[in-house]
Formats: sequence, C-alpha cells, structure tokens
Amino acid sequence: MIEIYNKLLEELGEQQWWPAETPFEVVVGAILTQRTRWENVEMAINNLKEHNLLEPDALAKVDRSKLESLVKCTGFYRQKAERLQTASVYFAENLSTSEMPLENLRNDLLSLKGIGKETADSILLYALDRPKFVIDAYTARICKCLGISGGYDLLQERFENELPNDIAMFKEFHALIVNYGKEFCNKHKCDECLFLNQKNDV
DNA sequence: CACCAGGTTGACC
DNA sequence: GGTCAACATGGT
Repeated sequence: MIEIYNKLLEELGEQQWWPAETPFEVVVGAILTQRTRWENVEMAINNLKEHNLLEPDALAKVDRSKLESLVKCTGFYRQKAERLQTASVYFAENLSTSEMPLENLRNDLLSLKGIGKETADSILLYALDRPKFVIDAYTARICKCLGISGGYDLLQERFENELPNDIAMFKEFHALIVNYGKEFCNKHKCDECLFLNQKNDV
C-alpha cells in the first residue's frame, strides 16, 4: 500500500486536503459532495457562508426551503438540505466529540440519515482528526486494477492495517487517490494508468 | 444528446 | 448477504 502512496505523491505532489476553514465546513462539504462535483459544492458553501449558516446551530434552525435553494446547485438538494439539518442538530448537541471513542462516534454518525460509511469516515478523518481511512469509488477502482478485491470494510481494513497509523498520511493518501482518479480514470487514459497491470509489490 | 460527479437509502430477492 | 432505481443539478 505504501508503494501506491509514494507513487501517487511523486506523480501529483501534496494535495493538502480538506479545503475548508472550519471542521463544521468539512461536515457540510462531505454531505454536499455526495455524487457531486466539488466546484458545485464550493458554490453552495459560499452561499451558506454569505448567510452565516456555517455553524451547527444556525444551520439546524434555518428555514428548510431557504436551505434547499442555497444548496440547489449540488443536486439532490431536497434530501441534502434535510441531511444537513439532521447532522447540524447532532453537532449542535455535541459541540465536543474529542472524548468519545472512535467507534462510538462513527456509529453515531452512521445512524444519521444520509451519512453512510464514506461520508462518516470523511468527517471522522478530515473534520475530527480521527484515524479512519476513507474508501471511495476511485479507491475501489484502483485497487481492482491492482488485483485487490473487496467491499468497503475489507479495503478499509487493508489500508488501515498495512499503513502506519498516521492521520496526516491518511488524509493525504485519500486526497491523492481522488485527484488521481479525476484525472486518469474514466477518460480513456487506461494506457497511461499508473496501476493497470502492475499487480506486483502491493 | 449521453454520461458522469469526492454516495445513501429503501425495496426487493 | 447482494443488486437496483431514485434522488437532481451542472459540466463535458
């Protein structure tokens, strides 16, 4: 696994994720970016900023249809508005999560409607600085090219077990995978793929 | 015009 | 356990 990381880092350089000013902005971005381009998420986040809604209390209380119009550009706007508000209620009630055991916190997040494994782990890693490796579609795809099969849990186990327990590296590695995927996967560039047919030294 | 984007859910088997 | 449509807008 570390070989993949080194290769990507060499190819792309440091990514410095997650782009956000506050942890709660990461939470909001993690929900809004589900199945959605990041550029659209940024527009929505700017809308929320202009209305001073990037804090749990304010976002939890804002009028639903107003919120829907502010996040419309991210698609799935009705469910995302609802999910933003349920997450906001949770974080308004739990201002500090730093004392909570990781798995309890993760289960809490997973119990919120609209927060599945990837979103929960993105929040844990990038907003709350917890050591959880985020698996996304690109990760699974690249792993498949490398001959590593498995669903979310299996892949996550492998990354977490085979890598040093380094939060900064988890952040950087996932960012590298996503940005690599955006550039090379899905664009008829398989011949330039760094990983295809390179099933050795994983 | 088709297809995709830093997924999740509920229905169905 | 797995698979599938629905969710909705904006970019290429």
